[in-house]
Amino acid sequence: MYTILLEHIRKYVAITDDEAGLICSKLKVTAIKKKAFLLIPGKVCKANYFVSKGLLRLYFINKKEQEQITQFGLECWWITDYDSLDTQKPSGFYIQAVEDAEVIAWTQETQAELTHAIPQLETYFRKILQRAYTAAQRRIVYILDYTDEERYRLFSTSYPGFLQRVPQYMLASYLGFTPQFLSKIRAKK
Amino acid sequence: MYTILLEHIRKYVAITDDEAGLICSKLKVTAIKKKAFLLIPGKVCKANYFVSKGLLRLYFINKKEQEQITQFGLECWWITDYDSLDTQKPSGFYIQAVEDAEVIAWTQETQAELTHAIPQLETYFRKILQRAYTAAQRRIVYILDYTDEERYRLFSTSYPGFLQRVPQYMLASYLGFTPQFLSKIRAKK
DNA sequence: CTCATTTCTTAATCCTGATTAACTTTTTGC
DNA sequence: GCAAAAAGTTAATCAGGATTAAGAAATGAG
Repeated sequence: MYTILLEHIRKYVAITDDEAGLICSKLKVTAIKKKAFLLIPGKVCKANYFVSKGLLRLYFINKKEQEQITQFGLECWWITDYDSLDTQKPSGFYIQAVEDAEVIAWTQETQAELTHAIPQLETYFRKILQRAYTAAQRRIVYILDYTDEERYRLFSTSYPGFLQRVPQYMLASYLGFTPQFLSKIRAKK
Repeated sequence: MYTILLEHIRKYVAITDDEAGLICSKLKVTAIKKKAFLLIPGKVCKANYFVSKGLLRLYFINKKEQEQITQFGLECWWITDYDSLDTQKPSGFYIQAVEDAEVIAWTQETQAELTHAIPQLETYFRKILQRAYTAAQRRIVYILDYTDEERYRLFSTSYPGFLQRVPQYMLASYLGFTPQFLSKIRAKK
């Protein structure tokens, strides 16, 4: 089902039904099973992935040999390693399904073909990126201004439903601390 | 002098000399003195600023009542509070000149007028934002994977020239620790 | 040139969250 | 349904940086 992507695009730019048809004709939906990978280190990232169903995570192995999650990809989020996608160099990241999921792969060829035919898509991606960049900046602000405990409490009140969908150790990793510490602050109250 | 902006645009997209002329006709260069502000909290951010000369900083006052720098803006970087610019809500940030500087203000009206006439500008900004987003992601990776001391050493070997241009307390703020700690690790070797 | 302000340094103490390790509970695969 | 693996808990010890406070050095304005 591409409807979810088309609806998302139409939240940002106006496209005709013909244009929508063209977009669909160039895309395919890929199902990925829980724990399957879309990208592993050493490989070049081949697409920007629109999550139409389920939940993915982007992570790398840090200096302490532990998984460090940098991003989750929920429904209607784009997830990719832009650095690898742009430079065509091998990635250092994993992209993995946390739940059974479906993604729409948007390759560089898709980008070239479709933005040529539908210039508004360039605007769509500019707006999406501006939103993503703003979110990344806000995340940096939170990291700099709040303690780990404060960030956990903020996160869990802001996204209570999300807590049910990920193991605690993944949330701890995303927030930048250890599962033990998360247990400790959960026990406190 | 707009040449520096035109050159920057031409690194990403092709524009004709006529288009370049149109761009220049809509813009003006603003000089700002060291310590002067382009934005203060409570005001709506009015433009995206291209730094054509000098050095700016983006910062906010954190919960401990201290200046927290989130970004520096060197020559050829764009600097703004995208959140405020996009939503037209009051900003929580300061944008201030660290050295005497010159900026080219790119307002929402400029954006509307010029991207209508020159669609490649949409591509230019998409690419700029993709680069900025990638840099923000990389910064998050560094924060999560390195200690404060490691990040200082990495930064000072990566950008030795930049160290001469900012007071140490500003670098400490940007890197997320105290000036005292910076003194301490500098003394170590 | 001089005084005032800004920036930088040093050191003692304190706090947040990491590490280690053992154990419990839950989930998964066959 | 059961064994094995994965996920979560608890507690003791440890480390990286913050805080506080005082003084030294550099910069700037008149």
